[in-house]
Amino acid sequence: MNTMDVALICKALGDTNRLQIVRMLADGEKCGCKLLEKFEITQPTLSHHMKILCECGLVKMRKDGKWSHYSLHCETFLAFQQFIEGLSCGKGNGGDGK
Amino acid sequence: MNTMDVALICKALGDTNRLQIVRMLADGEKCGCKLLEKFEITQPTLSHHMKILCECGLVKMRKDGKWSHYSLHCETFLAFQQFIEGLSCGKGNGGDGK
DNA sequence: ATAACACATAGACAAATATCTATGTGAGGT
DNA sequence: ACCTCACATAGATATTTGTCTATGTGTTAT
Repeated sequence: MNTMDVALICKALGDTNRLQIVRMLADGEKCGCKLLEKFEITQPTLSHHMKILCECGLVKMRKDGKWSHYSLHCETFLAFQQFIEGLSCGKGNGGDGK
Repeated sequence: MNTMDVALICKALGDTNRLQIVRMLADGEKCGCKLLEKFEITQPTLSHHMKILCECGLVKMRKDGKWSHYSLHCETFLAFQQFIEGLSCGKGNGGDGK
């Protein structure tokens, strides 16, 4: 996962609504209409946010009749987590041969 | 660490230049002039990015004569990492007692 | 067929953002 | 005193972004 992918994901998570959506999806798959209930935004705005979350790879969609079910895309999400975890806090600059 | 704090940090990391700056700082403290060499941006632009990184708490600054030395602010950074790590990938919804 | 529901798309718009040039500030060196 | 260096601030500007209203699309129910 390269820097631009991570930046795209971070940008996606940089909106309070989208971050809360991700938190809700971390708790399990949800349909759009269920998500919409929790926010004070219109349906097109939610649709816009979901598109951004899907395009950066963080979220995937499953169509079921007239419903869209969203969930975290584990592969991308885990790679993102690993990237963040992999950043040390400047304390290790002495043992890595730099 | 609440949702808005995390969103602010993510927004800060949502810019390719800033993300690379953080990666460089994860490798150890650096002064502004050293950072500037690595990017194709002007000095005021770097100054602007550093301000954003400091304001969200991710980076701290140490003045030394005419130099500004930047490094990751471990406390905030670790809290952020824990927040991200704490998000499961929808697989644990059944075994974690929720 | 018609209506209702879930969602996407298009277009508009105000606010935020990344970048620049120009200039100010403060520390060191000559 | 003067200049240079490292950095900050101010102001301008083009682009991006979050949100809305209006409308289109596809599915389900009556």
